[in-house]
Amino acid sequence: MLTDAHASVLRLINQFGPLSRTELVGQLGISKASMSALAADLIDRGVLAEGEIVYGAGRPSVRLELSPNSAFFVGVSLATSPFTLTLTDLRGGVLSATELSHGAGPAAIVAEIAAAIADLLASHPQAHGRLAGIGLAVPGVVDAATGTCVRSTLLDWRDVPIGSCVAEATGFPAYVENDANALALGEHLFGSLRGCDHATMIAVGDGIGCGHIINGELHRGARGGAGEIAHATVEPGGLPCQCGKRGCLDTLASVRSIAAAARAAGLDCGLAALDSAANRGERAAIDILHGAGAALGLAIAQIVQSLDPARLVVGLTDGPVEGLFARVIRQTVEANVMPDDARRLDLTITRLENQAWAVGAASIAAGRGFFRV
Amino acid sequence: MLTDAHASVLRLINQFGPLSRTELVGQLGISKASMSALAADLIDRGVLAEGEIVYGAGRPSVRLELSPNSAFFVGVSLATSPFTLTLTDLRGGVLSATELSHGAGPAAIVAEIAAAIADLLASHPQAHGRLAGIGLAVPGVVDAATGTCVRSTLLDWRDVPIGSCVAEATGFPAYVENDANALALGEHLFGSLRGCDHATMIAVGDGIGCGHIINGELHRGARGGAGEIAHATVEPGGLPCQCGKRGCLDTLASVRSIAAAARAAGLDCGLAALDSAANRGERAAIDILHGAGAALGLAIAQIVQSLDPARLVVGLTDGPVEGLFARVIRQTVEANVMPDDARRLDLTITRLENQAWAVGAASIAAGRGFFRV
DNA sequence: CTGCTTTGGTTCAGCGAACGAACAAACGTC
DNA sequence: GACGTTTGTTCGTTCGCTGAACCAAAGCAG
Repeated sequence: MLTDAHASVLRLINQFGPLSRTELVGQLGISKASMSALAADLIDRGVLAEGEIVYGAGRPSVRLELSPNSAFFVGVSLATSPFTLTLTDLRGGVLSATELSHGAGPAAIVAEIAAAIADLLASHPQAHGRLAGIGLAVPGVVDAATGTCVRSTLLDWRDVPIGSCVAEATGFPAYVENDANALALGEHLFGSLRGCDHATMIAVGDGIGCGHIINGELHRGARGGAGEIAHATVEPGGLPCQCGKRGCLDTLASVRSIAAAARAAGLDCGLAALDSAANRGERAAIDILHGAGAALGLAIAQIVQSLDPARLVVGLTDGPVEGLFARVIRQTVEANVMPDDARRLDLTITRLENQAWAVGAASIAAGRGFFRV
Repeated sequence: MLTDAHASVLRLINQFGPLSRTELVGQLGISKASMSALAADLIDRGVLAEGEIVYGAGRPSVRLELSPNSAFFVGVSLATSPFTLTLTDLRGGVLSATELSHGAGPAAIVAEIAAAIADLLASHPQAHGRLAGIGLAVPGVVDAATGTCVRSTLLDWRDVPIGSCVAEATGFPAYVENDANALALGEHLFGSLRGCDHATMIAVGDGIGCGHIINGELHRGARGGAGEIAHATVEPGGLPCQCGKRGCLDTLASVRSIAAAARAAGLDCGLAALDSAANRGERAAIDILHGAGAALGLAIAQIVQSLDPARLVVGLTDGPVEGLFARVIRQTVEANVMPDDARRLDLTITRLENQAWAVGAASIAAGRGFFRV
């Protein structure tokens, strides 16, 4: 197995790209002797390979790079509709993405995952014997240590040991994580949060999900309930939410709620159409998008004040990333964060592809098996 | 120096009280051989001592306990008025607490600290040669790694390397931390958050401070700005705050703001008096306390939703811990946290003694030098 | 072309922290 | 008093890491 020292080498190379042994020695603070042995070992296992040779004064240095084909990971998203399944390599590259039927119970899902993986292995011979694990992104509260879904309203699950079921059915190690957490880890390892040790990822889709990277690690909270900002109250006494409370962020800023408000106002309910209407000056559209953006911006500002992340990414599954909604989010964050910090927060609003969830799920497996995140 | 293994032994004994070697082996997952050597070493250094002998079946076990007199720490609070300075032992026990003059510039403060420590050592011979470090709790943004205060509006400081100044003037290692963080770490090591790896401490005094313990460690954020909930917006468009924004938590729930609101309503401005007035049914008093409690409760609910702490302690420097203010805080938290989580959050509202800040500061030194927190 | 300098990377003996296994210690029990 | 049980120590070994010496591969000066 890989030691912690091995993992830190892989983390650094994944973060900064190919590095020479000497550069790694400088970053890790270990001796040249140890580094030499570590590199030899990792090359021996096929995880690293010698790449570009850099000429300077003295002996040229050899960059070490990740061998993408040394390990593969399957990611399953139960957070999207339909469920999706991807095969990725050690560098986060996507080799294949398929859809599963939005199946009935856990047993049917497990069977379908097993069948899909068998298909994948048949069509991707390079992955044979090198599938290192399966990651599962589940919408709801998850006990990552035991791989069980404690509670999911969307799936109508309660204490489902989905991890061990998948591991048993497939013969590969399976890891379970909350959907937003999987997304955050995926971005941390391979995406827009790469290398950022204090970051927050917020996904705005039908619902709103949030995952925090703290000190380079996923923050799950005391009972796996961290990041549940969808049901943070942003408007006391506001609209009733399905969770039983009132004025939750979810009732104001989720794509579902925005669409519902648009329908109630007699407007086309797509986010893009709504943004166009707002651009044409339609009052109702402006009000809806403004309300949603202000609510989300306020929630983000509170996160920034409380956690002080270096970077925060908002992923939108729908609508323009430069529209009124996004503009109001930015403005509200800037207006509600202490000036000194606001200038330093790196806030990105980007499009969130459907595939990102499954890639995030796969990165959970990569993180546990290789990068120790 | 102490290794990480040494520190984990000390952490466990500090958390659970005296433990036998065999119990420690079970908790730490190390071998009996290693544990035996570790214990011998720590006893040799005088940090641990053999205590109670427990008889059962087989050979009796010997509980190992912390020797309180093996190390002492000085804590300086620049967050209280006047500044305070305490001497504590390895178990967090307070041997002495003195007041410093609320001095002028950094240089004067450093000189006064050095003088106070010289006095302390003279009057406490048992601490001679065993003073392990000095902790400084500073109101404002702090770079804990370098021991500098980046910015403090209260002290009117900017980039003051107070840590190295104190270290140089006294000859002892000095550690600097934000005041609320120091308080949180103090409670984590020796107080009401002892042994709780996911916890939040909120101090309500003239201002409002907040420190998070995440994964057993202090969470400082990307730039030391974590926990700044005082200036989180809880009432968009509310009263103007000295920070330049509007509707900050500070403008509603700090003791200063409550007193100001009471004065404006023509009431006695002490929190205890206000609570009595509310009990007598005085409308204005009820409104003020209700508004303050609701604002703080809402902010707490948002923290709980985002971070999922196992325990959360609110420390009040003033007023009754069972009064209307506290009641409304509890109610608001319960009403604004998702039901499943609310039942599991351990929320305590307690009195915060002035001395706690300096004890927290001392615990920073204990944490760095001994417990590795 | 030949050595010298500079930097990158490897080899090797040694140290220290961890381990398993065997052993010694100190009780209750029959 | 022999025996089982549990606690704690001792001993030899392994393993990861280290510094120091060494080898390798370039540029560069003469």
